[in-house]
Amino acid sequence: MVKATLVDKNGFRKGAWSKEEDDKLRVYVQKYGHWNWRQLPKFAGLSRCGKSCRLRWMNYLRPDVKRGNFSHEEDNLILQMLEELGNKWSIIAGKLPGRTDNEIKNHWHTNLSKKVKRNQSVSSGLVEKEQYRETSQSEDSQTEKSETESVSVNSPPKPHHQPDILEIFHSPQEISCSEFSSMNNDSVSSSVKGAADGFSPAEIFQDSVSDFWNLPFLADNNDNQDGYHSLLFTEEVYMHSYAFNYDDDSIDWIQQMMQELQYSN
DNA sequence: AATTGTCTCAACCGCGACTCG
DNA sequence: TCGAGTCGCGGTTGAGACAAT
Repeated sequence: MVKATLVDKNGFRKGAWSKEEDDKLRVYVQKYGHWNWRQLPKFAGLSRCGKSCRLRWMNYLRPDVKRGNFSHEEDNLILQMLEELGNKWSIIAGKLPGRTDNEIKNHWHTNLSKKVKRNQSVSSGLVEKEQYRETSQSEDSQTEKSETESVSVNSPPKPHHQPDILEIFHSPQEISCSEFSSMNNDSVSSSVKGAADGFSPAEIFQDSVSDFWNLPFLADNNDNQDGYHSLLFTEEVYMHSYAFNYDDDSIDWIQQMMQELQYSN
C-alpha cells in the first residue's frame, strides 16, 4: 500500500516513510515548528525533500489528523461543498476538522463518486423503468449498466450541476457549514509558528537554547547518509537565530559560541 | 493453493500563487 | 517591477491488500 523506497537524482529518498523517518520529522516539527520546509529535512536529519516532509506531516503525522471512516455527516458535507465549490479539496478539508485534502480527495474517488454513480443509475433506472412500463413490461434493466457508464464520475460534480445528489444519497440531514469551525492551521506555518504546535516563540527559543546540544539532527547525524552529514553546527545556530528573532544578547551569545567552535576546530 | 483482477490510499509530480529582497 | 525561492493545491501513480476465480 506504500511505495517502495528509492532515491531520486538529487539523492533524496522517495517512497514509503520508515518509522524512524516519521519519528525524526515528528520530533523536529513538534519541537521547532516548520519554519522552512525546504531546509527542514537537513536539520531534522532526513534525506527527504522538503516537499515530501511537508506532505508527510500534513497528511499523516500532524497530531490532529483524524483517521478512520467518514461519517454520513462528513460525506454529506463533502458532497454539498463539491456542489457549491467544485473540487476545491483544501477548502473542503478546512470544513472537516482532522481531515486532509488528500484524504477527502481519495475518499471521493474511491467511495463517494461510486455511490453517486450508483444512486444516479438507480434514479435514472427508475425513470427508465417508468418509461419501459409505458411501452413494454418485458424488458429487464440490463440496459441500466450501459446507461450509467455514460455518466462521468471520474471528475467531481461541477458546481450546480447535480441538484439532487444529496437527497438521493443520504437521508435528509441538515448540516450547517457553520457548525464546523475553519481549522486551516496550516496557514500558520512560518518560523514562529511553533506556537501553533503548542509552543510560544519564547518557549521555542528557551527550548532551543537549553536543548542546544540535543538537537534532533545532531543526534541523528550518525546515520545521516545524504550530503549534509555533519551540517555545520554554525548553520544550525544561524537558522535558529534567524527563525526565532533572538534579542541582541542572544545573538552575541551565539556569535561567541560560533567563535569558540571555530577555535576548537 | 495459485493466479488474476480490483480497490485503496500514501506519495509523487507539475504548476500556479505567494513572498521577499 | 522582476526574479528567485518557497508553498500549497489538484491530478495522477503505483504498491500492497483484498476478493474472485
